[in-house]
Amino acid sequence: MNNNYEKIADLLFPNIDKTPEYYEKLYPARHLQKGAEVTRFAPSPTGYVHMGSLLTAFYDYMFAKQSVGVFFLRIEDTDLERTVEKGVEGIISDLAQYEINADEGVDKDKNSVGMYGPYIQTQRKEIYLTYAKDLVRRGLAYPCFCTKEEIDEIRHEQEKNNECQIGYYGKYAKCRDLSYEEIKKNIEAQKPFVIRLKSTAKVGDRVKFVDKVRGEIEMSDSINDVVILKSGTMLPPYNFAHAIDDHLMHTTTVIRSNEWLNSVPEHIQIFKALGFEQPEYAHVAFVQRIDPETGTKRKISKRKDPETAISYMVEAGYPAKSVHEYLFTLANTNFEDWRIQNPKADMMDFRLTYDKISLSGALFDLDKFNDVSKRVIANMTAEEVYDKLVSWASVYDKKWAELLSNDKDYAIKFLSIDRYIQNPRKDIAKWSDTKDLYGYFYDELFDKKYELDETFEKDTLSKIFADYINSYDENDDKNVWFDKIKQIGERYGFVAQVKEYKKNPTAYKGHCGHVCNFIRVALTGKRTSPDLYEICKLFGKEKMAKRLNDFVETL
RNA sequence: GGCCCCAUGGUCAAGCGGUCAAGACGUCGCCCUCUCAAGGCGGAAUCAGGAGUUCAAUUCUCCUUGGGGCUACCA
Repeated sequence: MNNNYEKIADLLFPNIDKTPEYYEKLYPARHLQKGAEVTRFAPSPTGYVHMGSLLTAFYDYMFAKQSVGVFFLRIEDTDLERTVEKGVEGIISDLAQYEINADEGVDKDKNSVGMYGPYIQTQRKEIYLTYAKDLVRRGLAYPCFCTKEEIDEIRHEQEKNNECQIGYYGKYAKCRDLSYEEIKKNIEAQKPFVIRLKSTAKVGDRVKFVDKVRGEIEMSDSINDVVILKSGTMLPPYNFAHAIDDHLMHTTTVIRSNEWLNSVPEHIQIFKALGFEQPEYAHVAFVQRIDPETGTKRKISKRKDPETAISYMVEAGYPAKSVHEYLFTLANTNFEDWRIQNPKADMMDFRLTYDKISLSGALFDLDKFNDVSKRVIANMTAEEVYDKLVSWASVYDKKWAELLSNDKDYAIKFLSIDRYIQNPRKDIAKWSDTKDLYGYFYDELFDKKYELDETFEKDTLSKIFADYINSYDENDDKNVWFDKIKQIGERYGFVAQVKEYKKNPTAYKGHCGHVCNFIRVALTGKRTSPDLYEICKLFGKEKMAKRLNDFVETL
């Protein structure tokens, strides 16, 4: 019998001459301090990275960083059909944008970096085959020649018979005990085959395991003889690759989304058959969103939700810091409280823990994300804003980048308005907002589309503006400047005190606020703006006069 | 169908047997104010339902319901 397994193994894998021992030696244990976690982000290059996968990557990164462990990136590309062009590049650049940098893995030229590589699964084929051969040799796995149609038939029959489990097992597992001769005949006939692992479980068996975020979980064991090598490519599906790779790469903690929870029993069996120690699992809830069609919550999907793509956020210009800050709020339920206690602290000082990971999936909340981002940007220095804005614009809005770069001092000046005060202005959520918000500082972008209202009268305005320009002195401090405006206003029926006006609105044409707004609209085109005094100062008398005139002309 | 996970306001959530059920985002009102933003103050808004256990359930157990996921030679 034993001898037969040996022969089957050689028949199936004639070219595999290495043994598991070889690889065990090649990838020795890591030397890390006690408690250090080895984590990995293991995406398949099947599309863009979205908020949900970014959160998982963020967990991996943070837990490794905070325990002084290792975080590596592995590309799971064993499904050739779903692999997309530039998939790997996309993943790497998205991660890099948000500064989730792996210690080992794949660099932007798709080279493996690190001692435990290669980190691209299709390049690890020989390793998988070696272990699969060993499993066959030990009688724990076997070739299955059933066709897709036969498998479908089995399922139909099981459904018809109301079997409690669907799958390849028991009397349905026709290829489980094929003799050497039968196998040989099939191989010679060049029948395609898969390799299946013999399940050790019987119907009704239960398994228990501990999940780092969910605690103890019990469920029925997997009785299915799972495929560990696919036909044709002889590449492993996720389950087998996961076991081999995470063992050889010495992963301590597998952090992955909740949809994997059901396959843990299957994974445990694979690890056991291979004689591997089980890593710890942490199954996190996926980020959800409202399906625009059905109005219900569901898992974010690569296919359906392009707007949650990381590349989309990069394009919109959300800074890495904002994304991190928001990711923290999703990652640990106590982060927001911590942030309120420590408003200025570096977010990396927050200690992420498994027990504060929410069990239920959060909805991606754009309102909240924008608020978080506005706060993050409001707390940056003008120089920081300038640098990040320009580097964003130089990719996504070249014209804007050029204007900003032409006169850095000028840009820094207007970005400083309302910034270095007790409660800095919170108006920018993403870099793509800035052109609308601050474009009027440039004649090139000032389109003279004014937000008017019924109080604008040409005669009065031209007088007010003339007086304003005549009396304007750039050396005036804010109080003097404002007093002058009040005086001018009073000359034309605008009371200096807003309260006075509110008490008796019909007695006046308006109040000093209206006068300010005339100037504001003329200068910026907008009814809302940052501190007008600062804007005036920055523009200077000449530029103001020009804009004021231009505006009067349009009335 | 089977199995699994989840369940407090619109959203994120604190709570871990006795609370007037925190807080944040959003929303509404007021104050401040040259506009807006910010800030301050305040309001509306939540324990899915039903059985137990208990002197006492948001909290523990069970059932129902709802949402989500898995049930592939996808990951």
